Amino acid sequence: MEKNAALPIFEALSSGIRLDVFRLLVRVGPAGMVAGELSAALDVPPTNLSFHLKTLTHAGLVSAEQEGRFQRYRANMALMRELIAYLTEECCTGMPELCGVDACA
Amino acid sequence: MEKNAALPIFEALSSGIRLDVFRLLVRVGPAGMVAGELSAALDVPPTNLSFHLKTLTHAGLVSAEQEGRFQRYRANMALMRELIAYLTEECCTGMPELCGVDACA
DNA sequence: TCTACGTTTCAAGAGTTCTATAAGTATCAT
DNA sequence: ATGATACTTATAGAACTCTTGAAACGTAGA
Repeated sequence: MEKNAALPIFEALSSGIRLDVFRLLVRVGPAGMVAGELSAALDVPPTNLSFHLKTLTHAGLVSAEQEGRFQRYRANMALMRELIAYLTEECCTGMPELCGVDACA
Repeated sequence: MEKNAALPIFEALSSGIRLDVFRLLVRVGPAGMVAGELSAALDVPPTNLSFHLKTLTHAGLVSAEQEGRFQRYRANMALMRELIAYLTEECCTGMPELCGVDACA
């Protein structure tokens, strides 16, 4: 991953609402959630949530799929994987043991 | 790591300058760099850099040590490790294999 | 003590992001 | 078609972040 790709991801995760959205979407897994469900679950007005979902989608952290008149959102695990790899490689000088990463333990 | 701890870290990394500072500090390792060196290396005015260093320090990503009239900054690897663990646990539902983390490969 | 140096703090301005209300688009049921 | 539902976009104001220049602070050396 390039710095130019990592930056918008950090920007996207640097809001409490967006971090909540993403964590929730990760937790529900591949089923994802529809915008209205997210709005109710997190108690964020739909119009505001839409704004933040756009940021998350733009960063690629979340994908949107139309489902009738609903809009289903899902967390993008692949990108999260890439981000973790970026932090491990780029930010740990390519030496995972330097950061004590024990993701495989 | 708690969400309340992760959020300021994402905020801190969501600026190009701060991400550059952090990556550079990681690269130079335990030696760290003094403010003036960082300013010259990244071509950021001292006063602006100081502003960003404060954000990074506040988030805990960087530590500052006085050295005569210099201020030496170092990357906080331990926190980066915690962040990676947070992303792996919290954001990958505690199932690293779900994210395909291969930091140990 | 005086001056120079490295860095931070302060204050002001421009630019961005956030939130809310209102209006718009698309889908479904009748 | 009509009306209701689900969601997004537009717009505007408040709040925040960023950048800069000037001033202040602390340390070091003459």
